[in-house]
Amino acid sequence: MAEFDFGDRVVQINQNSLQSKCDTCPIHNRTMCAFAGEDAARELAMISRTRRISAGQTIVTEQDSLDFVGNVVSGVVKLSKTLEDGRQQIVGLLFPSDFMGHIFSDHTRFAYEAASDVEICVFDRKAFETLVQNNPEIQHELLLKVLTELDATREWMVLLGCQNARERIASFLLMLLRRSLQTGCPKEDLPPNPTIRFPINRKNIALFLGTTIETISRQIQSMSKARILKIIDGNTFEIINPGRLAKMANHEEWLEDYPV
Amino acid sequence: MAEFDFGDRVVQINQNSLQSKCDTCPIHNRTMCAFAGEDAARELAMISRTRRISAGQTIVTEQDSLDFVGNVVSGVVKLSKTLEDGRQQIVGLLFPSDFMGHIFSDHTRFAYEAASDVEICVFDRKAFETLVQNNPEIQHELLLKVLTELDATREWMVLLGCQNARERIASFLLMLLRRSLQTGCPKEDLPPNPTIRFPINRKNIALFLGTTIETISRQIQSMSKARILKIIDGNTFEIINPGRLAKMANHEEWLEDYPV
DNA sequence: CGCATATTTGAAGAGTTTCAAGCACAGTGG
DNA sequence: CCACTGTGCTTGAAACTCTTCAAATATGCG
Repeated sequence: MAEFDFGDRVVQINQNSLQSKCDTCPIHNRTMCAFAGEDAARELAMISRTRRISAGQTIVTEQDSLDFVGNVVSGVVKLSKTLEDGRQQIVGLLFPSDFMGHIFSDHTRFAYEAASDVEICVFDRKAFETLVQNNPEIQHELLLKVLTELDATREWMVLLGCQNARERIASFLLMLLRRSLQTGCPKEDLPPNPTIRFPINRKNIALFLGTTIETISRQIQSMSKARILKIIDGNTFEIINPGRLAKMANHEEWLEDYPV
Repeated sequence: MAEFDFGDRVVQINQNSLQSKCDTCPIHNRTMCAFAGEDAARELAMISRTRRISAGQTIVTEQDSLDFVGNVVSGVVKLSKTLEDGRQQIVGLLFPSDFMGHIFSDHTRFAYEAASDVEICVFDRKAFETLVQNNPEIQHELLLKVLTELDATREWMVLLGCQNARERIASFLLMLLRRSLQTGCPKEDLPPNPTIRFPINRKNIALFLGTTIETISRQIQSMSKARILKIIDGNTFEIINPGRLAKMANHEEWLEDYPV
């Protein structure tokens, strides 16, 4: 019998039903675990373990070697780079089901930090790399995932390169909206006035958007006055007019779901 | 006998020595062609052909389907996105030996355009995808390449997100320096006062750096006054002090080669 | 309740963009 | 050979957005 601490659940299982640990995993059907064949999935379950990190803790620093990879189960992990003089830029936010890690390389050039309380499911990197190289279909899924991420990063680059503060914040709100609806929500189920919660604090939002907490504050207040959103509390917002928000973001990709 | 128009060389070869077309390719040892096994390399040679595009011409527009992939042989290809109101951001510049294309997906979200006169070696996308899926080692190389590109894109994101105009231009100059030395130049061969040429016009540099041609002009003049570089002509610069330039860029990755 | 932390609000300042004009160079035609 | 025109780059001045610094307010927790 083995005991697994899986967040708020402690699961006791015996060796030949190792996969049951993953059956209770809230995101297992949205990660590579779902794409792996039965043998590979079993192997993944075998080498995986859960780690919990509290908000603000560094998981890996820049230049560190990253000896594990994994999936975010809950919370948000930030990927960032800090310049010598202290300026920092977040180059990626990893949400539940996102893959984290720097595979096939001994050092990462970015720091991984818990942007909120976080639960991650980790595998030993070397073991995972071997698994990948022995399973072309997993490698293929990984390639697709990285290609998607590359495109998303480029989209964000457009935001940083030529969009203003208002557009950046509108885009961030829409991104959160998307991610919160993402769990296979059919179009007709879209709530007319969805509610969004910031999963991370202002400072991190600012570092992600390449702006300051003051600018974010002012823009949010201004959107509230313009009746685009309603401030429920400092971190919760009701989007009164998702279509106008999308228009404001000026990014076609995010205009799709809601009419103006 | 078949005749291949390969830029300034026209190569005549017979079917069973198809690879010789690639032997004369100035970049073939820096692309995936070099990593492919003999059979795969022969197949690549078989399905490849050369295209020349003159500066300013669009190769593929956004939302277009991209039915080919390939390598840049000479010149610079720009990858960009344009917002409805005309603002544009370049999200990547592809130099000789860089891979171009949007594999395993029917539509690209970015436009490809020749930023200078360009020569590219293209393969049919579907054929290439089949080749990749049948050759795990090519798929692996491709994965590594995409991972490297993802990191490079994230580095550039730091630039756009939190660095000022001066740092951006210094970084761009250093990037050009790197690329021009990249052909396996050993450290002791570094010229003390290297010369750099802008391969693309000011407008495209501005679109890449998220700034304007005026700002670039002012910064270059100011660097010239500060004796960091010497303006040979509008597009050619002698870097008087590469170390100070690197310091100015404030990006550790680019500080390595030259002492301050 | 009081302290620490996080967010909002205000006013001044810096850096960049914008608009407008000037300059330099290449190609064309008289 | 020289004006003419077009294009691309530089320079100047004004305008604007965002940041910075400072203070006020709100929120959370022992």
